[in-house]
Amino acid sequence: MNNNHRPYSHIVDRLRNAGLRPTRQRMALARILFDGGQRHLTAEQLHAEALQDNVRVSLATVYNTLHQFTSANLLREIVVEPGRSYFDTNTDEHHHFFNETSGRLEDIPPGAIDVPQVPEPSDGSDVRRVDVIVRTRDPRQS
Amino acid sequence: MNNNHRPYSHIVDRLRNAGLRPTRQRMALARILFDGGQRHLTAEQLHAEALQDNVRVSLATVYNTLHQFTSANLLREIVVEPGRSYFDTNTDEHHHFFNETSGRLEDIPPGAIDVPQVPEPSDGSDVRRVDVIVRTRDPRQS
DNA sequence: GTGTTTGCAAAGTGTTTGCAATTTA
DNA sequence: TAAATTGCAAACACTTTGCAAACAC
Repeated sequence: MNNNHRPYSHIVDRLRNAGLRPTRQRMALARILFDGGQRHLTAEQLHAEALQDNVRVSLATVYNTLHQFTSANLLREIVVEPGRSYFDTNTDEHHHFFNETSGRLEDIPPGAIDVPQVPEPSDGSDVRRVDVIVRTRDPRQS
Repeated sequence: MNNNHRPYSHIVDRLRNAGLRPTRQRMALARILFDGGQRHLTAEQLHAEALQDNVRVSLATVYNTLHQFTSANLLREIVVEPGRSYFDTNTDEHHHFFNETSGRLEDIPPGAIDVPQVPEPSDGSDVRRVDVIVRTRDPRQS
């Protein structure tokens, strides 16, 4: 499916509102991230998709862009494995399944989980957010 | 405090039960991990403590040992930040505060949190465990 | 003695950085 | 044209690996 025919003014606006110039690279990455529904991507995956779409972007720019988007609250960073970050296009409060066999991260539908009531930290720090990760594995084949 | 005067037969037993030879390095690391109450350590931190105790161990051996202990269910690996693993000496089901300012990981006292009821994964995989991480930050100084 | 474990150094992975060249407004 | 952004390559932090030497039983 080729999406390169729309004006994408909504994406331009979104970037502008975040104080980011709508450059070719940022536009392309934003399209991939935000114009296809819910996504959970690593930097490498996003880079690969951009190249497939014939958008020339460097990996370094992908990383920079992901962090800029995260700071601007367009993305949320999720850590489930050492040495790899996922970026989630859903910035609302919600939780995740992480399938350790496939490495796939999925949203838990809102309302499908009892969001825990958490106690106050004893060290005086402020709660920023609560992450619930349900770790799963494919059944053994044996 | 110097603990090097006890026989540590309980630690020897623990290693033997896990099918691990009680070598000098493993004994020293096990003492640090298990003889001082609840701990949340990174490989680097454990390595540094061992060196402070005048135990010569290489970082590679610390990593190997942490993974062997984790496989043997003597430790549990916790991922809260990209590029860094914590190992928790408490292998019971429990949850964590993670202070993003200090990088300190703390147990949430059992009973202090409403453990969430989670839905079934839609992909047929089996739930292995549920991690709840309460991310906190020190209040701003401004 | 034999098999296990260790330590070193090298390699690996994902991520970040410095800086000149390019692009945007 | 002034400031922001990009791409490259080098640097980074953490972790894993290969293999000879040292150790446990």
